[in-house]
Amino acid sequence: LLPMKYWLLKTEPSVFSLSDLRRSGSVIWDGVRNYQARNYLRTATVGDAAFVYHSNAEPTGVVGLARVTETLVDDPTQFAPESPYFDPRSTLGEARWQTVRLEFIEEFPAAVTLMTLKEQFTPDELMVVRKGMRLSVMPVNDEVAQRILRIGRRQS
DNA sequence: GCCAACGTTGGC
DNA sequence: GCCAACGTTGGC
Repeated sequence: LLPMKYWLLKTEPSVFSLSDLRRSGSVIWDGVRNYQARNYLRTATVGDAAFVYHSNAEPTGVVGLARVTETLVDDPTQFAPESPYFDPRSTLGEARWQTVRLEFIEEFPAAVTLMTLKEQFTPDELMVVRKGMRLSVMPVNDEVAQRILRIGRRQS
């Protein structure tokens, strides 16, 4: 079954990496505290595929693929006072931050680096190569996604 | 570690 | 509702 949509999700590997996802198998993608990113996450569908992108990393880039297995999950960290992602404005009845559950699919033989992405795609084709782009959740169109997959799966 | 480019906050 | 000040992101 083909994924319905593709996403790109940023993470700092020193906080949470694709290896961490592979180890745990499945996680709630917590900590997103930007409304535009959240709004994108709210439109995710079970079966969507997500490129995992390592930011603040060496190298930075897309390192693999995950799958959305659950949607509209209330991010539990918003209720946790000890969490850096705690949001006192959220209540159990009215949660502000929803996210998805992800499961590991694959790690690429080598990262598709930001440099490669910039060589291959214009900012119009792929949002992450836009200068100053800080959004941590972005849609990726199907054709671009297929090209990233081909580059990533190529042995290097 | 620097700093440009953001997003958010809060005084007014 | 404006917008200056501030905090954060993330490439380099």
